[in-house]
Order: sequence, then C-alpha cells, then structure tokens
Amino acid sequence: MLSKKTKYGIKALAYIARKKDRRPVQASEISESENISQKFLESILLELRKSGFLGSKKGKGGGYYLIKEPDEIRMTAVIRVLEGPIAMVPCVSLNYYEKCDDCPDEKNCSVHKLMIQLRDASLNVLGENTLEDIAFSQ
Amino acid sequence: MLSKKTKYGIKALAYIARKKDRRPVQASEISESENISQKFLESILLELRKSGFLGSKKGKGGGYYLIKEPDEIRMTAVIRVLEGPIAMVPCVSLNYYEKCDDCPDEKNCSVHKLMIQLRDASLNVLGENTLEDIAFSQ
DNA sequence: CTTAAAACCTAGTAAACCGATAGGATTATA
DNA sequence: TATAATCCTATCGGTTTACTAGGTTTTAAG
Repeated sequence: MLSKKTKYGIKALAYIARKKDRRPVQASEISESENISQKFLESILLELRKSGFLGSKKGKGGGYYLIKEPDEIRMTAVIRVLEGPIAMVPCVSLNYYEKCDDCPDEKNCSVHKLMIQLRDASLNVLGENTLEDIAFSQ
Repeated sequence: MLSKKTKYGIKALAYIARKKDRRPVQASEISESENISQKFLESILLELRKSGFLGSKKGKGGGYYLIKEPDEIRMTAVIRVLEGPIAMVPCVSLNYYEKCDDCPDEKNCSVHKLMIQLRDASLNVLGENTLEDIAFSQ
C-alpha cells in the first residue's frame, strides 16, 4: 500500500509543478485545493524541502517552490524519499540492501528472483516517469 | 514491503511444490527447513488451505499438499490471497476497487496514472510466473 | 513598529497492523 | 490408547500510520 504521506507528497509536487509562475505556493492553498489536512501536509512539504526537492520562503507571501525543473525530477527519487525503498524486500534493494536472517543463501531463495523481477518492473515505470509527466497527465 | 506472512507462504508453497511425491508435507518439516516459526507457519498454511491452494490431512502422517499442479498456480493469485491487492492504491485495484475520499475525479489525479502503470507492471510479472517457475528457479 | 501571514518545530496519540506466541481442541494413524 | 498432526481462538508487545495540538520564528506589508 502506498502511504497517504507519499500520495499527498506527489499530489503537492504536481500541484506546484503545474503553476506557470515560479512564485512560492502556500501549504494552505495546496491543502485546500487537494483536500489534504494542512498540518499533515506541512510536515510532508518540510520533508520534501529537506531532501532537496523544494525550496521555501518564510513569512508573508512565502511558500514552497520547486528547485529543479519538473522534467528533471524522476519519480524513483520522489518515491524513495517519501515511501522508502522501491524493492519489496530488503535483500533485493539496490539502495538499502540487507540480508534476510532466514535465507541461508539468496541464490536458492524462491522469493528472491520474483522480487527482483518486481523491483525491476517498478524501477522501470518510476524511472521513466518524471514529475512533468505526472503533473500534466490526464 | 512484503509481509513475512507472504514471504513465508510463498516459501512454503515452493517447498511443497519441490517434493516429487505428492505425500502430505508437515508444517514442522517446512518450518525447520525454511527457518520459519512453526506456529506462525501453521496459521499461514491454514489460510492457504482455506483459500484453495492446499489440501490437508490431519493426524499422524498428515500434512499439506498442493491441490493444483504448480504450473497452474499463478503468483498473482498467491499474492492476492496472502498480501492483498496488487495495486498500491485502492482506486486502481481491479479486484478491490475503492474510491479515494480526497480525489474529486480520478481522471485528473496525478497519482492515478502512475499507479496504474505500476499495477500493470506488477500484474505482468506476477501473471507470468507460476509456482513451478519460482519453485525451481535458482 | 506592529500585525499578520507564512514556514518551522516538537510532541503526542488513537488506531491499525505485524509477527509472533500460548494453549489447547480435534482428528487420524499405528 | 498413545501419539502426531492439523485446527482454532485469543492475546500481546512493538511498530507504523495519519494525524492533531500548540506553539516559535521569520518575513512582508501597513
């Protein structure tokens, strides 16, 4: 299951990406327009800022803005920050590898190969979609 | 993340599938061989029986056996029973569809299209792999 | 200089889910 | 009749999720 956090985060990024002018967008505006609890959204936007997707400006007229162009932001990166590893099992994760404590050897694990296929399929989809793609898809 | 339940369930099914004779396999045997807590495994095997993958025989010499041939069991079915919907979001689920309460219309949802692509990619992988494939893959 | 608007920060919390564990009841075989 | 196996119900500690509360800090505008 995709967490609400990730879902809201993607929606927020897409909302900001759709704005033509690059003026900061307020959390309250996104919150209203996308039906997201404002306080929860704030924490997500903060995380997106800390991980380098967004910049922010404080005080009146402040808000959040994209640091890179939408077509330079791959969905793999977004998902990894908001949701975590793309692999469904740590032992096939490229960025967060961890050995399973139950498998003696991964080579002979029946789950392993399947999970690699799933991971690659997901990586493919997420790597081919940028924020631009998903912001203007409809 | 793939739950332990699903992981263990797949491993157990694969273990049973690898047995040449069709004699029932005991939970204790699987538990030892695959390093799975026996009690936990029991509950999983029970679920796999109730959902029609396994048959069981009680009492001495009893155990679990496959009801269908391994090459007739698609991993989509296994995952759906153990893990739940393959889609990461209910609004793109084929079998467990549910409307999101935040989206007014799915057509314009930026997350929707991406999740459909992910779902289809996963369905593809899981639909092309049978228990036979994963039991004898190595 | 004051006020309001915005991001920023910390903490807590109810509910659900996960990964077991416990303790037996039931059934079949030898 | 003893034993070995499935089957069933309940519980439980820990973690995660999706928020909510209650502020502090910074900035722009009047």
